[in-house]
Amino acid sequence: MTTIKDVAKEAGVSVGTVSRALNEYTDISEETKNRIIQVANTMGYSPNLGAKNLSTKKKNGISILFSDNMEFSEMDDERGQEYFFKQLLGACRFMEENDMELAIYHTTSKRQKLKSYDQFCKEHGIAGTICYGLFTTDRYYKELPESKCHCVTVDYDVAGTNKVAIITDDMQAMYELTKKVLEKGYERIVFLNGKKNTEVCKKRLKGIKRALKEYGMNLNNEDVILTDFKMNQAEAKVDKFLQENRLDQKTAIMGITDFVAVGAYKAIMRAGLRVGQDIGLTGFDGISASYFTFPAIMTVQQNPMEKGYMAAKVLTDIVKGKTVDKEICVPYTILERPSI
Amino acid sequence: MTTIKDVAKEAGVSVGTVSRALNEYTDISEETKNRIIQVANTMGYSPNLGAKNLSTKKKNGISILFSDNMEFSEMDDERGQEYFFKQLLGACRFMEENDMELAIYHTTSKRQKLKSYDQFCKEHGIAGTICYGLFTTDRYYKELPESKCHCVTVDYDVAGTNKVAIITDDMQAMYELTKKVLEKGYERIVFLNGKKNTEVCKKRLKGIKRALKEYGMNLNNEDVILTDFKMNQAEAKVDKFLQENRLDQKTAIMGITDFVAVGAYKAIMRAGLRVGQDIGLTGFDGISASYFTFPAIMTVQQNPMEKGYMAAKVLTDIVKGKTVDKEICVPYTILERPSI
DNA sequence: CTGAAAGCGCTAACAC
DNA sequence: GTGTTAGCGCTTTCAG
Repeated sequence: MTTIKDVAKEAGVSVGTVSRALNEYTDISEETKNRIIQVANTMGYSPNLGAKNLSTKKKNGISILFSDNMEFSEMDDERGQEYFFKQLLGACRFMEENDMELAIYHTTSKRQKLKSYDQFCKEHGIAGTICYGLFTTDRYYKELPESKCHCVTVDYDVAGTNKVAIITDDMQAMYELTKKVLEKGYERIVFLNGKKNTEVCKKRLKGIKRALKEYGMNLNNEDVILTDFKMNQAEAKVDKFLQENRLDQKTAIMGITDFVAVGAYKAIMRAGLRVGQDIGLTGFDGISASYFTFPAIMTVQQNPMEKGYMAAKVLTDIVKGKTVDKEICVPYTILERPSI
Repeated sequence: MTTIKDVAKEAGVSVGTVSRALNEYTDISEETKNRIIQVANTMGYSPNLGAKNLSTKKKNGISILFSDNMEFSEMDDERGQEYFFKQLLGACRFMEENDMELAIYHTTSKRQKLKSYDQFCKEHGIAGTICYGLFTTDRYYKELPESKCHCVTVDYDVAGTNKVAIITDDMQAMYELTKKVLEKGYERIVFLNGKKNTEVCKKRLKGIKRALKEYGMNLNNEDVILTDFKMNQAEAKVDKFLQENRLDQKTAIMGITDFVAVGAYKAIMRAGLRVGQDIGLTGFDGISASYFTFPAIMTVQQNPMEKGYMAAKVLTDIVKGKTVDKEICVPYTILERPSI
């Protein structure tokens, strides 16, 4: 309840002076400044952020806006909530290290209908957002390119000025992963794809094909199986695959995501086969699911924590007026594990 | 950028009238009210929350404050980030359904040293928080009982007025789970405990013992194994257990958490045994890890989503001045799965 | 029922 | 260097 007025009275100065002392102004004597800071601290003063924003009219705050329609069951999600949460933590860490505040808000497609992206930002005094989980059909997704409010997205592109995307080089990552698989002598690759025309699927498929080509190999059409990113679909399709195919050649199943790979894991186990011995298996994402199986599944660690960190960093840069690249690739790591 | 003044001008009324029209006042004619709302909508007006707070002096906002020191590696965590995130989503859902805003903030032990809990709430105009992940050594944890700012915690108790805890009846849940295990004819129970003196461990242990007693059985001292809640420790201890023990009796390993159970799963697999056939296995929490193994692990679904939902509901009730129970149990579900 | 005006806590000119 | 004051956008008396 202590206001700037109270501090002023206690310190025997005017409110203006207190404001100057507390906001890194230079036109104030070191002495009074220190004294005021001292007084403010002992009184437990902290500024009312709302009033501050009102007065400055400058929006400084950055925040995370995440969309989630909560209609999904867990396994319908592409990689689960852990991946997202790590991004959150990464962003939090950056803000923490730089002594800034970060507010996180949730939105849904439904709620977006009530209020525009710009309205939302204005209401909350937000200078920029990290957007996560927006659907391409979402109002905010469509408004983003035109908005004056800065925005950094993770894992997908958005057009418009001051809009930056943090991504992984999917093609390259999948290429490297596939090469490591082929080095182990695998003769046949089965790719559990997501959806046919999704951007990320195309890129990862391209990576696989490139690696195979280098080894003078090909990906059979019937060895590209769609799963819609769903664990249970992957499981069912691999069940079927294992019933219909004899593993004459040394075979590896490569999942478009870790979840899909776990689905395959279950099917392989049910068939009484040994992962890593009778058949190889890889995933993509590096979420913990890939570690919970026995043996653990070889995968690409996407580093969502680092993605969140970078997103926060880039966003603060933009807000400060720096120019940054339109697309920023975060490094990945290939986790070599006994499933191959 | 539209302000209340703009709307007033456009509608040909005073700002006061606009304010009344937009805030469910009764002393205003239906007609002008509707007209103003109409104008506000077409102008895309939305109020500046900061100014609103300043003016009313009433704190209405509720928010989630989550602490995480980010020093942990994933597997050191008790149940992973998914559990927490689901709580978040539950709270978001409640707020959404009731058309209220929810801001989420992150804190750390370090950051808490800079600013008291009350200061934080005041700064952000927060009437109440849902606190999650606070360490018992944290400043905020210690300040909570004395604070005037309402607070609901999840999964642990806090003293003080207007402090409510949302919990699971651990004893009862573990009792029921154990009974279901014993019904299947298991003759020996091995309990992978967490830490000796943790409250939750005591409760769950009690539940097991009660069930065993009903069946005229006992828990051998050497069959209570500490894991510190860590998957890798559980794995190592079960490795050792399986080397040293012959499974003459039909044995089930019960984990204090799903993570611990997954550790056991890996050890069992490594030993070449079949989960659910050669040895039984259960977990606790109901996180997806319990579903990723083959076969899936029987467990207690704690319903973190519902916990978050309840937390938000209870908190808004408290803020509105309603009296609520000091402790609220959220129902759990036993997931019967082939690991038993 | 509606308008006018004070004031919430703070910053940023503008004086001195 | 420091005090004074207008004003940020909004709500809420108080008149009328």
